[in-house]
Amino acid sequence: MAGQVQRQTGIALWRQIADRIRQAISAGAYDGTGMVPPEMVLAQQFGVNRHTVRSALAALSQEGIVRAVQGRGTLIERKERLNFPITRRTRFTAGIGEQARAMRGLLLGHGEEKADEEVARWLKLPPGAPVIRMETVRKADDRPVSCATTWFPADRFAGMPEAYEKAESITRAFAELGLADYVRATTEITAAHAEAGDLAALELTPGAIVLITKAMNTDLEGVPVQYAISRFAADRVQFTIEN
Amino acid sequence: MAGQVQRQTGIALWRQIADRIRQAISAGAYDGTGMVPPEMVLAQQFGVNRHTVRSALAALSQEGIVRAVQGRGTLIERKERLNFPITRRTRFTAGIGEQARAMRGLLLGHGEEKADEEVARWLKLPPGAPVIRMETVRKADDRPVSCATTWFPADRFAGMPEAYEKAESITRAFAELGLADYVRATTEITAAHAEAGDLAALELTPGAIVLITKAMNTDLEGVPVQYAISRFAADRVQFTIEN
DNA sequence: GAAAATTTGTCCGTATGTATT
DNA sequence: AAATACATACGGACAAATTTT
Repeated sequence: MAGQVQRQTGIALWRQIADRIRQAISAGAYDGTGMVPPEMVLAQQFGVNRHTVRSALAALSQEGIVRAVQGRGTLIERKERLNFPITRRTRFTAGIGEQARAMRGLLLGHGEEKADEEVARWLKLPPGAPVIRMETVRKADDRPVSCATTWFPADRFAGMPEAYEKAESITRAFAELGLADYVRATTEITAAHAEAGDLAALELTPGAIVLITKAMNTDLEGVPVQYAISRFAADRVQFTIEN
Repeated sequence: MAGQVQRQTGIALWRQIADRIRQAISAGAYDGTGMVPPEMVLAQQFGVNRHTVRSALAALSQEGIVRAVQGRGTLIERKERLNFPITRRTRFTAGIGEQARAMRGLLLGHGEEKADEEVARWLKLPPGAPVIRMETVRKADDRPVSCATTWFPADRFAGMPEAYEKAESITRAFAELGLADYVRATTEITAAHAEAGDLAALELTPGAIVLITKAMNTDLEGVPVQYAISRFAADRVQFTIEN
């Protein structure tokens, strides 16, 4: 883990160091011992005072990534990433397979509204057309993985929020509303820092990264049935695209 | 642009605001006027003092993204975010089309080495097989977009570094070495904070996010010809997957 | 063209956070 | 634990340039 930290960039040194250690952990840099190097060693590596390293480790401890034990050192509590294949048949629940036991989708809120320019464009509706909006969070074994804002054409899927709340899955909710199958048409992927609302929903700490997907699903005739903006906790997932 | 900024996270408010405005610009939020809202309006939106907004705009001005004119407002100079379609025929240089004038790939370094476990698995070679490694940075109109570490089977593409240095493109370098066509087989996408080396190569500041792709290309017979780990400056790009 | 309103630029001072010693 | 230095953030006031009335 070479390279010094930089000062006066708007990012506190303790945060830069926390980010670097978090990354090193997920890259498996300390797999040999299962521990982070001693604070004095880290301080020397990064060229900072030991107090600053302690601030960084305190933040990581708060996130549950490490656990400091007096007299022994700072132990790593490791977690694996879930893999999400993005294909024509992308499903949230399936595809996870043996990576987690239980996948659940929870409805945080919903409402009917008029499609703004962006939603209308993706759903191929006239601007102002009625749409159902849902706010959801999805969990793997009770660990939050992503939260999403998703829209459906209101005339076709009026009962969506109730169906989703019962089924805890878009696929099963669609089935209940008479749509037996659907396909992923387009996915856009970006990344950014998580906003306040998502931090809470995903149980993240400030500064955490989210992978953002904008995705559109259609029925088998190619008619858009869903547009969703999903935010995935970046350190818990990866996407794969098979061509 | 909803969502307040967060205090005492180790990330300065001006930095959070700069990131949000940069993102809003690249999303086309201010396309109507070609200008950022007045400082006082932004200050109210984010719930901070005008001086803090000014710090954020000063950073964006430094990056060349906006230009402030006394009495008029803050003009948008450059919209970032290039779109990279990820398809079976993913190319870095092409696909960009009219988004930038000149796409160049620069060779930072190279060498021959033995494939480690990961590289061998992706290239479907026996571990320890000789491979060519190249470190590259790719620029759109002289602005760095991504940097990559990429491996090729050494027996088949011994002249790769020299060919790439001359052609400034993987596609053209392959062509020169007798491989007329190739296809993208698999892409993995994650996100993380940029590491020190990449910060420098991509002209980013600490705390910046990179989208990381691990990609494997094959020839038309399905034989792996390249494995690459690329880091894209997250606020300059987005990926799209069309199914 | 003149006056008013808007918007960015600069200065002062104070309080708090960050990092070192 | 305490003292020091610097960065960050706020609040107010006014100047300078531009646009609107």
